[in-house]
Amino acid sequence: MRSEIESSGQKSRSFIEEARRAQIVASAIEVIAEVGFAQASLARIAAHADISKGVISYHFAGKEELMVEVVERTYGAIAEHVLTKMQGLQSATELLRTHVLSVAEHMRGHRTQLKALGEIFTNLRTADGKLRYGIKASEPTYLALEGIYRLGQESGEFRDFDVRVMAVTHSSAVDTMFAYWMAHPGHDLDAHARELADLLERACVT
Amino acid sequence: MRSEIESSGQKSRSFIEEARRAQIVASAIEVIAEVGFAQASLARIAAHADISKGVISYHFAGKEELMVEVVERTYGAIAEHVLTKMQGLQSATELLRTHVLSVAEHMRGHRTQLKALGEIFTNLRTADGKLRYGIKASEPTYLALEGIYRLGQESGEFRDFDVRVMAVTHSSAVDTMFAYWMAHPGHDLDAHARELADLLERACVT
Amino acid sequence: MRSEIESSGQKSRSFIEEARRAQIVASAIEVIAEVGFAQASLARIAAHADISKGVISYHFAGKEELMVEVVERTYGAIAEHVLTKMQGLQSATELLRTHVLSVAEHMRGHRTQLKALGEIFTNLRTADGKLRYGIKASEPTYLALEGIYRLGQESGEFRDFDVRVMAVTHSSAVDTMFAYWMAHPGHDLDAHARELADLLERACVT
Amino acid sequence: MRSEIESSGQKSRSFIEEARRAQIVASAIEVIAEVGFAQASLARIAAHADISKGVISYHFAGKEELMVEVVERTYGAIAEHVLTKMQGLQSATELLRTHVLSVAEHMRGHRTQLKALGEIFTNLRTADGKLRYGIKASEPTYLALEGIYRLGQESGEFRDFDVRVMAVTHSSAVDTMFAYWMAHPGHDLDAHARELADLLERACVT
DNA sequence: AATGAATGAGCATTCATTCAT
DNA sequence: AATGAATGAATGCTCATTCAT
Repeated sequence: MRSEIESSGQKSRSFIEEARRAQIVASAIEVIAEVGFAQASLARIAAHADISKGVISYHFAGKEELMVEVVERTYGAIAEHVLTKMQGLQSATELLRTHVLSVAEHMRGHRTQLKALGEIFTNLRTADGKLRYGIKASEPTYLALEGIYRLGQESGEFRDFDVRVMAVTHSSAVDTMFAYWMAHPGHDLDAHARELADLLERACVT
Repeated sequence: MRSEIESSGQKSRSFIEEARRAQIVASAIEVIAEVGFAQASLARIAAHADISKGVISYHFAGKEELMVEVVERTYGAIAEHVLTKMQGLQSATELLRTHVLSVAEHMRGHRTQLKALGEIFTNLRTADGKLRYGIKASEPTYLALEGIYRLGQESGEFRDFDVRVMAVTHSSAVDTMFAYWMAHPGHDLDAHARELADLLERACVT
Repeated sequence: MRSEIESSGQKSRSFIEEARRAQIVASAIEVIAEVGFAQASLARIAAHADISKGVISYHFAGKEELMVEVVERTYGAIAEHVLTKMQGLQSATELLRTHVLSVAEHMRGHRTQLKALGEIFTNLRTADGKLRYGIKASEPTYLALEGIYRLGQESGEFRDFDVRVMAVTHSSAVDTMFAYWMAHPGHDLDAHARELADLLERACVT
Repeated sequence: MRSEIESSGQKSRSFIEEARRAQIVASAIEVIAEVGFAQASLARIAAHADISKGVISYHFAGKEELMVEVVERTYGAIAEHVLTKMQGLQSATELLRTHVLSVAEHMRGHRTQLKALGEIFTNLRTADGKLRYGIKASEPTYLALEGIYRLGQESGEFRDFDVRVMAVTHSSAVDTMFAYWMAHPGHDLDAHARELADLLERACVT
């Protein structure tokens, strides 16, 4: 999804620098996932990583930069996984099912990361007090899903419906599947994903 | 939904006391909705209500008690509205559509309250660091929705599916409808609700 | 010089509030005078006053507000003293001598305050990094002194010279008299003031 | 003024070492002049010189040593210029005028250096919290100026007055001429210097 | 000779809570 | 019933200095 080269003006980082950043990001993810965004202070993140507070300040310009990096790494990973799975598929039905199932598949191995991602999405604010990633940050996802649904309508697979509502619902259903699974660890995530895929498919077909 | 009598061990409150609590709750709702949970300090809530910070501490045992009261009042109101609308309906299809439409109806007149409610749901934590209202707080809603879907299955209106997944998806779709409308004020909430009701109905019928 | 009423939008303060502010200002003056502006942290000022750090934050919006209050109180006091002494005088020579002598007189009883005032003048910066009170803050003083020198030129007491250079030199000579006396406590301040008055007068008369 | 040999216990430095020190000193001067002493962190000075922070620590025992070197180089330059100009002059009047005029002349080409010098003079403190260069650091200047004024008194050019007050006033007037010019870049520095020389001369002559 | 990395003390500020009045 | 005052812990951040490489 996102290559180092595309990214704006990044200085090349030394191996050690990169390792430290990765370590700090990992610690941040764990702490945020465990105690929530609001309690995830730099002090706590540093203590969890067994490093001094100053190290974080040394490697990141500020808390915001660290959080943004968490988002980029985490979100990049899921997007990469899902897009790979969807590559080459033709029918809208297949695409929609694959999206749901592959996201679930990714979730199984990345609970902590996705928990942290959600925390940051709903809490990180810019200096002017507005959410850094509000629901508007989901726009790319909505557009992608709309593409799938519109494709199905054009091919005749799907009935006529509001693709925006469908996309928003689809997206939230997937997110909530994750949240529900997090809260109920014994829950069968794959079964849930299959049920959800059925549900969405049935809602669309003529 | 919630009567004074049910509530645990509440001493009866004087009229003045009740008025003050209501005033403070109202101020809290407005502040939380405007600046978000994390920035909604007691100082800010007090200033918004044009009272001294101490008043809040006097009337509420702590910030948590205030937040809980916000939730109870706000959540009680929506539940009351929706249950009234659903009363007397028989078919699962009618119940499911009415749920979606009446929630949307209520949303239109209670943006601020529901915004605050959402903020508290996703942010308020108990002393031990866990979310006070996690997704588990939705259990009563899930059970109620499951009841509707199971009813539809038993009556033959609906096909066979996992009612829990359906309920979770339904619930999250409604919540996200609200969030999307908050972020896009020009969005047609009622149309969205009708589309969503169609979508859910189609997903269920045989 | 500065009455409470002139000042912009000051809420009336309670007696206790005023007393605390005065105590904190006094502590700030002592600490700044002793350790210099840069080392005069709020923590140090609070400790010196034997109060908690939070008290300062409670009574002052920030460090800057405290520093500004120190300046206003200290500068107001000296201006009041000097203006009182000069009131009613007619001749430029008398005015100029009285200015020098009365400032010195005030200095003798207000060493610490004036030391602190100087520290703040040369160190306090606004958020954008510029000196809050640079040499440009001396403009009112320069204008007042220019008035005296111009008066002398118009009355024929004084020769023709650049009144701005004269005012700047006069002002700095008075300031440095203070600094020199601070560094050499045994120095005879009054004798210095008389010599300086002579010096300035001689420089002006025809 | 100051030769390498006089300086206490300096090991001879390699050419590279000397070049690096000079580069760092130059960077320090520019940063201090631009942002003020308090904001002139080693990090900032290093970044301005496009070198790593560690380089400064490598070449200087600490921040203080760097600052002292800035002072010595800067102060040495002005002293050298002024002394050269005064060399050979006989009359006290000539000496006094030449001092004022040649300092002004030097100022015109060394704004940044002198700004930095002033910042360090008024801010640099030793470990025990006292100003490293207080007004007492001006003692050599005072002594030199006293020499001129005493010469004038002995030769009969000048009236009888307190040479110390005269020297202190002279010195501060020159310093403030610089500060005023820095704050008002359009100000005519040479005219100011001539006026000041006139002023001082008139204050002295019988 | 040079550096990137790390440290830990110190900074101003915010905040929920306590308490005497 | 209400408040202004005070507290002290916590937060993100800066900085001079140290050190292994």
